[in-house]
Amino acid sequence: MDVRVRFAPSPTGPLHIGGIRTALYNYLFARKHGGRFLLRIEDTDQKRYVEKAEEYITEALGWCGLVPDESPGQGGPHHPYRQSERSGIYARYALHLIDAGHAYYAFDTEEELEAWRAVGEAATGTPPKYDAHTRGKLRNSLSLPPQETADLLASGAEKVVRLKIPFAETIVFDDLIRGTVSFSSDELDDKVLLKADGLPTYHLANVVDDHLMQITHVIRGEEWLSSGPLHVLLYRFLGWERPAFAHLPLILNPNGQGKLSKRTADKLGFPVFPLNWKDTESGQTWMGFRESGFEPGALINFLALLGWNPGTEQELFTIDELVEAFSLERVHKAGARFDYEKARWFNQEYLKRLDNETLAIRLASLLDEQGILHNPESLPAIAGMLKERVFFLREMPEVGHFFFGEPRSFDQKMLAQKYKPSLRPVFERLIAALQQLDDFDPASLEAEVKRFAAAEQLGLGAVLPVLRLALAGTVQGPPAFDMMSALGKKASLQRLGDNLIRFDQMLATA
RNA sequence: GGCCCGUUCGUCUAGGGGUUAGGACGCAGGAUUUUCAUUCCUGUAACAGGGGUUCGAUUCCCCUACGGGCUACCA
Repeated sequence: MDVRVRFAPSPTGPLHIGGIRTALYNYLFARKHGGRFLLRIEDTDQKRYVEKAEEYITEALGWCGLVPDESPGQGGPHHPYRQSERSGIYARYALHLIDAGHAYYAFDTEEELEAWRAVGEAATGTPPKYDAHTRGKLRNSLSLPPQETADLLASGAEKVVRLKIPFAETIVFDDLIRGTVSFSSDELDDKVLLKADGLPTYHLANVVDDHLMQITHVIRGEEWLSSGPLHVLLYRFLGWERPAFAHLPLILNPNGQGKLSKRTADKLGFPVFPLNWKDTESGQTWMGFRESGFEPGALINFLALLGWNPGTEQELFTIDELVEAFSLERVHKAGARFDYEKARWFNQEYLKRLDNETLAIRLASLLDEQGILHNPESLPAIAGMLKERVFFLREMPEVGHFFFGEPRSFDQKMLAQKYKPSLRPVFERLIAALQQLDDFDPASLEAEVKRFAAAEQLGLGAVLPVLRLALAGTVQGPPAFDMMSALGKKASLQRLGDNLIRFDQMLATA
């Protein structure tokens, strides 16, 4: 049997990081077993439908490299892949269930049910369920005289189709991650299958489509575990073979309380969405991992390890390595808290592994975007110096600002400590000496500065800090010789000369 | 509240009847580096509690506590 899995989000808003991980595990599982990974849009709730959400889902999956084999966009053998475009097929199965005695029409309006629940809650403390105990007292094709039901149907009265949950039955099923789980049918209620608007609820649509699309493994979040028995019943009543179930642990807030939420994340200053999302109603923009500067590979790597591990000590994986190592058996049962520090660490590791030329190209476009002038030739070297000093590529223009212009400020304390105007002639002689240098590469620079320092009977510790201060405004940062080499002979000597003059002025006014 | 699922360092996790309970992030210290960063080394810190079963439980069972999920004509 060929493995077929699906990622089935609802277009009710931006995809959440937990959704990305669910998609990732589905993707890995499919690839691992040479199967197919499909995207199905579950847009059966027109009230919660959000215009741009599907587009967002597709773009986010694409950015993460989790491109489906079948989807609304590219089609496939089971098209359409949007449930709103499949609305015609669900009613048939609901009718089939009614004929078989597993479902029935219910005519109670939402208002009636609300009132009924309120009364029940007032009496017993908990709202009653629409189930074997109560359906006889409610308005449905099971409780009403057949003629009345027929009349109601003929008159076109509002109705829903509900599943007739069997009485006192234990429903047991195997979960690939959790093992055997069991529920009593008494805890279930007669779920609505077909809504008054004629569209199916999640449960019906999901089961029907998974069957029709020949899904072999349903890999989804733990929030669906409680729906497991309902789905088991549905498959049974429809006479279909059931796909295997695997319920993934949830991603929790860093502070422990609840499912990772955009509110908490926002408060703590990190994203939960793969891409930026602008809420058209509130006008608020939620930050995305992409815009925060994450490499998709780093995000994926981090997410893969949140709830799963390979059983080895390897932590850095390419997507192919993840495919190779992945197995549902090694997925954790307990929820995992989101750790932003570790996500950042993954990103830095990815940056460090990127070659300087690639980095330079991306840094160039970043600089262009910000209107910062740069010398393309020295960019690879600069990127190389900067990549181990930042968590995100986007931090490079800031962290290495002195490569792209004059230092913004000077460390006055270090300046007072390392420089005094009487030293000025010494550094003028150094500039003159460097002026004679033909090769302005780091090694030549180092040799020349060392030779100079020795000749002047100065320690390197007296020369280098001043050089750094004049070059970058700070004593920290990449090796001084590398900085000068990247800046080029003309620019660095010019800057050295100018800033020495400036130092004298600063110390005079201080 | 009811039902379901879970619980190893602060966090992500390995392990599994007898281990110095391993790794990673973070944090701290050290080495290297003219500095910062990187790299390397070292340290820090955990089996939720109580009962069983057992010669022996962190590991198996039960209970409790705690955490999470579900409890809609939402997914």
